[in-house]
Amino acid sequence: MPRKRRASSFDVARLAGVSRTTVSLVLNNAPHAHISEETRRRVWEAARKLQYFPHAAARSLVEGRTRTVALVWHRGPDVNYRDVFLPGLLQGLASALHAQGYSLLFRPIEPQEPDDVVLELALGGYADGLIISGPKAEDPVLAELVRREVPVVLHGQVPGLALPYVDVDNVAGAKRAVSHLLRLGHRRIAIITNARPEYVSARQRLEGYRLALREAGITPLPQWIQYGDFDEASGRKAMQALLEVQPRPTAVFVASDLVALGALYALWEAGVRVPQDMAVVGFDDLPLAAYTIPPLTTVRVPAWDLGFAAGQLMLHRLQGRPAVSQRLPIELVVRASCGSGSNTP
Amino acid sequence: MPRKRRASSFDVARLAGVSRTTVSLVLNNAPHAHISEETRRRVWEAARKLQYFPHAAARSLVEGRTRTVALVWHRGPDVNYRDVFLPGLLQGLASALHAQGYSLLFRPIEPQEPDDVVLELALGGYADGLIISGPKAEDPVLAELVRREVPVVLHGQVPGLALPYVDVDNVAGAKRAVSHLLRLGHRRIAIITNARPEYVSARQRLEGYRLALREAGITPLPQWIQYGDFDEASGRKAMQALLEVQPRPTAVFVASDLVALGALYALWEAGVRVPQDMAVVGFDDLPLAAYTIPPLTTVRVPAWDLGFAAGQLMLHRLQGRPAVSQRLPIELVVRASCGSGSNTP
DNA sequence: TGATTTTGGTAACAGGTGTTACCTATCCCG
DNA sequence: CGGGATAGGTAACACCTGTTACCAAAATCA
Repeated sequence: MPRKRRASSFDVARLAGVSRTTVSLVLNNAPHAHISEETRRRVWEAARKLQYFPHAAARSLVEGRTRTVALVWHRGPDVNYRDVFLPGLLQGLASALHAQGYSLLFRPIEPQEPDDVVLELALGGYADGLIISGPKAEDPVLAELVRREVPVVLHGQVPGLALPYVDVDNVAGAKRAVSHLLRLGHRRIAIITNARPEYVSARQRLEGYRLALREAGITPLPQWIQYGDFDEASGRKAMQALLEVQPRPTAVFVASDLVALGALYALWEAGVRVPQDMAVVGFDDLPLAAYTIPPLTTVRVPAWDLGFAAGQLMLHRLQGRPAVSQRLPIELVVRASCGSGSNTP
Repeated sequence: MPRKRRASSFDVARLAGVSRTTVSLVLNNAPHAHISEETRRRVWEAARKLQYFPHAAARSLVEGRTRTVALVWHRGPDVNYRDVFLPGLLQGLASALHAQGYSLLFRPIEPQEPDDVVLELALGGYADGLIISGPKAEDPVLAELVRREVPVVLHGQVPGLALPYVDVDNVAGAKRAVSHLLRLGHRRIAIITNARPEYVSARQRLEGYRLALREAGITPLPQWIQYGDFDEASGRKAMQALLEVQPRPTAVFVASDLVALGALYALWEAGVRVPQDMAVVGFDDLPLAAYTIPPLTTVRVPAWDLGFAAGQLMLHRLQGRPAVSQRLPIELVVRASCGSGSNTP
């Protein structure tokens, strides 16, 4: 006959023949408790037999914390783009949290949802801290969270906000990609950004592009700079525009793999060979990048590591240790689309 | 000066000049409570002013439920494959849950983690119910969960288990894809499965393939049947094998878009034109399918809808309503790789 | 021996909420 | 005017845990 009710610490105490206090002391390894080995053994045995797990709500009520961290996932115009990173980010985050016994609450926020819902996560005792992905500078909720001293870690930077964040080093990544093209001998190098210039990451990647060219003594023509908008369609359109530029650039740095996919498609449509007639480098290293035609040279964004770093940052913050923002290093993955590197995945 | 402590219902009561009980009755819209309009107004006003949210732990302690559902995400050999669906699934699930005031806990399980961790989610009061993705038939945890009467909904079927599940109609989807190729005049149609035959979904999609051919009076040659293994590399290899078959098939149904990506790559390497020399149809409709070269005709798997359905199933189960398994319908998305349909995304 | 420490353990409280049983006016109706 | 119903509201309990303060007995020390 199945036991339907869960076991409480009282049940464990009774089975072990001790008080409930003793059960708690033993199971939590209380440091200053004097309990005989024999008693400890009996308590553990009873807990195991009853499959006892402390009730999360009761524990969090008495401890004043939930041992839970929420990932606040803003849905915006860049939905499909950011969704690609969600699995890696989530699992890295969960990995960091679980290592310390914390749980992970996932909270997507639709654009029309009221501000309260984010506040409720913290003030309603659903989570001890909030990891906020896709934050916006003008968001009044962020200010309110700061005012209420809610522990917050941002995924993605917000200029002018003193909140700790994790992000990839966009400038260095873009510079690395463009430097690679320069080293291969290209001089007319265009860029298609990942997003419109309102976005911090787009500006940073553009800056990396400029930096690399400046070091090589090259001043980019205005027509070389095209703006993507997260998706493949925007990349296709931007590339079509670039193909009209005279003299035609010999290489393009596309600051997003999804946008690059559209760009590759436009080149295929136009019968322009990659990399012979046009070299292409992407950004993100999505799994699909290894199997585009031709395989895409790209800058790796370590989604899992970002999640893990965000989790660690939050744990530090919750434990009163110093929490310093992290800008993770990048790495160039060389494949065939740039003209160096192997032609097979 | 920032208020650091959160407001409790007691604070609201004091500000509104009523008792704590009245606050609770008003805020929860208790059906049989006689409270004057004026008092209600004062309570709501006070709650708003104090930004009061009921403490989740206290509430769940007294109500005996958490209003939380956990998604148990098993990491297995098909990691990359299933990860692609995670964002859609999660957001559909969250959408269904939030509509009823439920929260979503995300719990990835690494292969080496002990069985307890899943049990703890339910018995430790972390969640009222478990949505289990990537379940295995022989998993002893599933049996234990059933024994303890823990509400469970499976994402993906497990033969021989009487648990409610949500899944896509694999047989019908595969049949639809192959029928489309038949209608275009193909007779020598091969298949590359999404996974090895141990996997239920692989067997079901293969069955759909056979069904469609049988209806057309065609008996597939054994060499037409190749097994993929979730990733692009397996698709490339399988396609290379198919290219050796004489007479060469004129069309392939690849039961996974990722595997199809590898297959397209192999065709490109071999200089075989798609769709002129070989028609290709995929399965999943990943976002990238619209931008492969050429764009991939494929069977759409509605990840968001699956998540939403799983959420609703769970809510029904938790509310004592009948919870019946769902096999969601599929839809063929016609693009260029099959030879009918437009050549542009 | 008497005083002090150590060992092994427990009683009792706090934490915030939902709900039940109960209470007191006021109103309605015969 | 009496009695019952109703409106408006409250005191008190239960939910389960971690922790503090405390106690009794045994061991140690002066």
